[in-house]
Amino acid sequence: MGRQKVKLEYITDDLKRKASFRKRKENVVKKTNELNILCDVDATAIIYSGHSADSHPQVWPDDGGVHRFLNKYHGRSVLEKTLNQEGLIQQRLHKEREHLKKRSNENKDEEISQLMINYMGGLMEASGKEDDEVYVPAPPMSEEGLLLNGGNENDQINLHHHGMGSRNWNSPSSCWNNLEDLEYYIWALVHLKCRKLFKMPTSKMLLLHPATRFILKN
Amino acid sequence: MGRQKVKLEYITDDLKRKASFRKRKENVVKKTNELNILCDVDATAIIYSGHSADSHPQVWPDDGGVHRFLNKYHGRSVLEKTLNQEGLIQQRLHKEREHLKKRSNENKDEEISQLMINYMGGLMEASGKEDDEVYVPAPPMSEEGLLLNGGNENDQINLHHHGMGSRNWNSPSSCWNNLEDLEYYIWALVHLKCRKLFKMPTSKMLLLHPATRFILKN
DNA sequence: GAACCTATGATTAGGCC
DNA sequence: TGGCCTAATCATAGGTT
Repeated sequence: MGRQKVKLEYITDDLKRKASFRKRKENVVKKTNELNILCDVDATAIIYSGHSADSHPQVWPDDGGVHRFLNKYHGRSVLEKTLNQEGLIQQRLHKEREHLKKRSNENKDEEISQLMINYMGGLMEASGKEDDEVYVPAPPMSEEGLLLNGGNENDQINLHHHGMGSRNWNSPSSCWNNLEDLEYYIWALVHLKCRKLFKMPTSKMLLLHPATRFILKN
Repeated sequence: MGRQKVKLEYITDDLKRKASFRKRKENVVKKTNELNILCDVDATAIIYSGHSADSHPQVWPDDGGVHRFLNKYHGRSVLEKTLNQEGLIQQRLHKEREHLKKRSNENKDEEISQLMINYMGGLMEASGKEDDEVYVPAPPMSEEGLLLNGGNENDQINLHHHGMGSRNWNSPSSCWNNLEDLEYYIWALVHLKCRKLFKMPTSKMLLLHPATRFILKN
């Protein structure tokens, strides 16, 4: 699609790949948006990029982990096989499981379902929105929010929000303006939590939703 | 993009819209897949369609609900405004909140976080996979899974899975083969749960992930 | 990197079956 | 509905700035 036809395979040239990514990403979003409008469906594109393999790959269980992780996206379950062979994950998982169960039993852990309740409460307490633009504020740094990505200083959430105006980011109320963005946020938390339990590196994350302009970047 | 240029607005003609949808959906998926391969990122297209407005619109708080719901996707927060005006949602939300809190207190409600633990356990107990194909089994019909969409007989989950071979669908173990699909499934549950709390109609749902071939259809 | 340019390949609207 | 066709529009690889 251009001066030359390109084969459908990984672009090894760093500059070319990044350039291509920028152009194509923009268009996937555009097309997704067109689907939304033309056909009145809810279509969303979620694109992860920048798995931090360039600078300092955060890997587990070893420095080859990032590579195996990437392989997984191409349809091979190298990672799982390796992990099963090593038998390491069972140990880790058991440990995590016990930890979580303990917290559950101590009744300190309603976690996601409680988050949902809180945020949906916030959603409905929101007021005074413009008519034709729905911005989604960053989630407040609740105790749970910090907890989910707190253990590792390389795992901090950075929230980028556009055109937010002056809102109170630390209040759980007046936060969510529609159902979908709440869902996406919860999904993001689940994502981070899963990664943490698996000791996976957390990649840069773009949540692209044409209706909301909500970018959660990690 | 064709014989005529079309304006970026809802296609009212039913046949034209559906034809356009078919073609464009296919291409969004294709483009998403190209991004995955060419640029080595994890890109996913999630497309909802068929909000059952044609046959019997399940709406809340009234028959105009579907329309307001759709408006929301076009950038207007008509739904929220209406709901705030009517003050109905606060009542419903309060009720739901109390209900959920009660269940939490009764310690019957670890819900999603417990689901995560169970399923991640299942993930790691999976064994004997082929090398270059990762299929994602349907989730077992756990109590929680049924609970999340049980209240309404029009809200049943139908799971379509391809090339699964003979696996035990009713066992929570040997179920999830990779982190992402687990996330998507949980996200789907969250989605359904949110919708139920909001009394939203549940639309047909396609989870499109080129690396996994996992289709959760509702 | 980003913003622009252009030749060329890819998509798609409107047909038809 | 779903496939095939073709003219018209759009996307983008490879440049340049």
